[in-house]
Amino acid sequence: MPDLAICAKESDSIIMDNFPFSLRTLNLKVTPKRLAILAILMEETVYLSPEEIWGKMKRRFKRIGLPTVYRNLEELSEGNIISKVNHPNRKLYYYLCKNQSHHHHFICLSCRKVEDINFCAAKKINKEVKTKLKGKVISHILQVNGLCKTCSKKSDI
Amino acid sequence: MPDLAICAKESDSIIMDNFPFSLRTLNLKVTPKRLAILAILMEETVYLSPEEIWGKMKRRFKRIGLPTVYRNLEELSEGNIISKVNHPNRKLYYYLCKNQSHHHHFICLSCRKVEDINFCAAKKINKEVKTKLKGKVISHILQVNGLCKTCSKKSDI
DNA sequence: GTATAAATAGAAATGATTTCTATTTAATAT
DNA sequence: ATATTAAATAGAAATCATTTCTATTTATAC
Repeated sequence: MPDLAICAKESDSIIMDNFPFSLRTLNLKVTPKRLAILAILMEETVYLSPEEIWGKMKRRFKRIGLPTVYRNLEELSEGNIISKVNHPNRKLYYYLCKNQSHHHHFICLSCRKVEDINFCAAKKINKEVKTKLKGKVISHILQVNGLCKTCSKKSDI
Repeated sequence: MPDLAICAKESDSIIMDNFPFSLRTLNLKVTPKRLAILAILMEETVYLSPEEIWGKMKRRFKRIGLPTVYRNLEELSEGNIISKVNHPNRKLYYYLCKNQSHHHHFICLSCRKVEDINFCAAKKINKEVKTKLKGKVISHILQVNGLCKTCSKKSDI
């Protein structure tokens, strides 16, 4: 995995080799910090808080503000490049999903690992809402909270 | 629907006629304010914010603190007497569900009405997590956000 | 290069939610 | 009934994640 931050000045195509989505189509400029945030998330298998991402950013950038991290995470999330995790503790976490098809997440409340659930009730939900409630679905949240294989074996949780 | 607040000094059975659950089994005392919060939610078909509930409480009680409302809502929610609504705006809302069987909610982002979705993916989810991920499900959130029949007809949304 | 619109830093503000302590009250035992 | 005690509450204050603000910097298009 190349250091994407140092690619910032190069052509978009290099970036696109690694990210199957385009910042340009979202009208987002390709900045070193934006790429670094993506790179950090690409390398992770767990969801991270904005503050944790900021901590990692500070290792690379002398000057990096927490609002920058928040702003970028929100923009990337709105562009469906990364996903928000609705943690029961009410804090926001973010995760870059490598699986492009629509699916849902199983999040481990202990180690924070995110695993894909290849199951989606969207069709049934849309049908139910359309036929019975005559309403219009804008979004649906399906998130499964629990303990992953490893964590469920530990007794101290 | 009787004024439950004035029943506070009476026997629990009167209260239980109206609420198909017991505060006692949750080790919660039957206080006038707790009952009033329940009564407010019982009368509503939309989800309310803690502050809105506080506003209604102030009509009846000269002295009522917002932390009391928050504390009660959290306790009642933990006891599964009321449900939390995960609004996209990240604020907490509460709703007293009259339907006792497990189901999910369709929430209208415009008028806040809550409607039941008689569909639950729990079985499939549990099977998926158990067999494929070898993990343990603690909870699942399925919430459908959208516009209800009435609101989806309005053009100004 | 130059223009310009977007992105950023850093400080400050926001605001929902929680904590704290003294006081009051409901539940229980007498 | 009354005393006891553990829970609930008021009100003020604190917390803290998140957002806003303004001046400065930077990516991008020309």
